Amino acid sequence: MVDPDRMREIAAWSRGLEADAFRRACAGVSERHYAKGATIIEEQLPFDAWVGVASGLVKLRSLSVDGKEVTFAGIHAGGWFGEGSVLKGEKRQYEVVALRPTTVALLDRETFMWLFDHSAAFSRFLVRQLNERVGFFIGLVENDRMQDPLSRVAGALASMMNPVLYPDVGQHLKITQEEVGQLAGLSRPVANRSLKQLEERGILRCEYGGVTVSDLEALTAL
DNA sequence: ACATTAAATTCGA
DNA sequence: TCGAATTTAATGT
Repeated sequence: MVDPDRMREIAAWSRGLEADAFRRACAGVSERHYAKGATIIEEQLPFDAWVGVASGLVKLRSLSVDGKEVTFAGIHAGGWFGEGSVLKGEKRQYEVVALRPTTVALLDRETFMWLFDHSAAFSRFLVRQLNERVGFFIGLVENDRMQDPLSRVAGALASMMNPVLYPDVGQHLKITQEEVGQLAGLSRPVANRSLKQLEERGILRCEYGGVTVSDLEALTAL
């Protein structure tokens, strides 16, 4: 249970809900806090909730075919994920780890399904998000072939700037170069070099504790 | 790995 | 509560 103002703050999708649906959504959400490095969800465990990042940053990682751990997504404040597992009622195919102190919001499966069945606004939002997800995974497969750090960094940043997945996202992203490295699977020095290259191309600006992206199109294209 | 700089925190008034 | 001093965090090389 979370109060309405807090709900609107942490879940952009709740703002357009019908009054009754919004009330139920608030009742079905709870928040939890995790320390840096904590595992929020273990792989293969059934975890019956849709997860939103209220503040902080998490990474999703799974085991690739050859047994290596691969981070395939970073989710920051405003992002909601795991709808696939909830819809299908299946086990998590990935592990979720906090990269910094993080507060997550959990929408229980029962409420999720009720909203899906009874709220047109919620369903529309979900379809939109799932469709965006498809695009994301297609991009992943293509990008994963490319091993160059520049593409990896660009991909990690672009996915976090996606305006559909992050309705409230602006041009600025609060993320350290260390965290960029962790998301892109690179050492911090390499992440630093890649970020500077992107800055030289005029795609973004590096700042203390974050980046400001001025050309999201170009970033996505990489 | 190290030097530099920015930010957050502490502390004395 | 203000600002200087100190400590911690992030960056650049």
